[in-house]
Amino acid sequence: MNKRQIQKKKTRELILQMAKAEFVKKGFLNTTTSEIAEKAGIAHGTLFLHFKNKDSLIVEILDRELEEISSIIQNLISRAIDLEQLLLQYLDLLQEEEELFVVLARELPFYNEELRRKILFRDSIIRSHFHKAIELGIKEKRYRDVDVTSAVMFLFGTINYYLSLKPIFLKEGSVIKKFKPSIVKTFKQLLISD
Amino acid sequence: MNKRQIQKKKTRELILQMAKAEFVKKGFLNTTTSEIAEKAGIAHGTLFLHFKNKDSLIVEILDRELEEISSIIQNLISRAIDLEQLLLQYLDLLQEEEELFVVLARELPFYNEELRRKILFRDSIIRSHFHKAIELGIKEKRYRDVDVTSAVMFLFGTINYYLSLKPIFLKEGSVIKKFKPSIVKTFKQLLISD
DNA sequence: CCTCTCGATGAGTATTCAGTCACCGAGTTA
DNA sequence: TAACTCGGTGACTGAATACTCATCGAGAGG
Repeated sequence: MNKRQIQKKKTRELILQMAKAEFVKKGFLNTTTSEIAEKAGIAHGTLFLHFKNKDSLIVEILDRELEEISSIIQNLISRAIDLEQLLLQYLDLLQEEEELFVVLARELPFYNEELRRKILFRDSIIRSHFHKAIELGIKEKRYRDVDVTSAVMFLFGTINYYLSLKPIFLKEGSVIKKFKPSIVKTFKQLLISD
Repeated sequence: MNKRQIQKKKTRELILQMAKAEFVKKGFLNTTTSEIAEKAGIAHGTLFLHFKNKDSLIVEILDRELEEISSIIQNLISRAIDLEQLLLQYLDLLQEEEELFVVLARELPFYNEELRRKILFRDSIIRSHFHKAIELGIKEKRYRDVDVTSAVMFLFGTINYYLSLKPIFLKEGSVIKKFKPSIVKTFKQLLISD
């Protein structure tokens, strides 16, 4: 790679980096391309040399993030840990990238078809792992005979709710951290007889 | 009231009516003041003679709707029905005005402070009734010893999730109607030992 | 060293909207 | 019926914001 190519790649990475920072802070919908350019220290027009439009920039950022998160989840799964451990570690993961997930929880319904499908596809994979883990538990009589799909929806719906309304639940800090124990406890109560 | 006053009131009501129809169909954020004016068959500027700005129009519409819904809920509560009946009737209510609740579930995080507080205040009253009903059940040993706040969050979070992502769950019809049985069943399972 | 390439620039364009205001004319008042 | 009131009009303004393009100049290539 010659000087030009190096600089080009550098600029592109800088845009991605600054864009992610802004998106996480203010949401995708409320971040302007001018702001991103400003933060990256480049001209507004330059951004469009690297990305066809704002949407494709968002798609690329989310693709990277989701890919990374998915692989971490895959990792958790493959270690065949039990449901409680899986849930705890999943919540840890959400907590680490909480700002991003807050934005996703809020804005998902407003994204275009392509983006929504991508996000929900990753989501459905994660859900399916929980689904299987619960099914197994029922089969082995460790869990009560619940409606598995419905139970999974309760879990993901609740998490989504906490994320999307985060500012109501606390001024600062992590909602996931705060409610992790009660989420886990209540979900276990749904699955396990006392 | 003379002719002028009657006409004025008529226009105002027409705006409110058309605005609500558009808001319910396309959401508050995606409805323009021009569209509302057009649907109401008035000039764009006329809208601003009746409402200071778009926000105050939204606030008035939602105030009316929420007031009505609250009074219906109060009515349900006062009849001292059991939790299952309360939940079923609450879901019926959501189902009747489902389009509105879908919009609220999606857009709530984006409303201004005033509007969000109003909506969440009404919401918290409803939640508190469920809260009390569950507490009573626990005290009377009819229900398991669950974390009441957490249980209520599971319920409302799940409902909110179904509403906000409605198009994913079905092409047409009512999400609430479709998932009512599984929501009720799973929530009962959380509360009642088998 | 000369020419060409191409990444970067930023002023400019197009569009979308909320909100304004000078003016109009039907209805009210005296 | 003349003067006045006031609800309604719609072209206009201003702000926000995604995206374009003529131009520049550092670096590549011969």
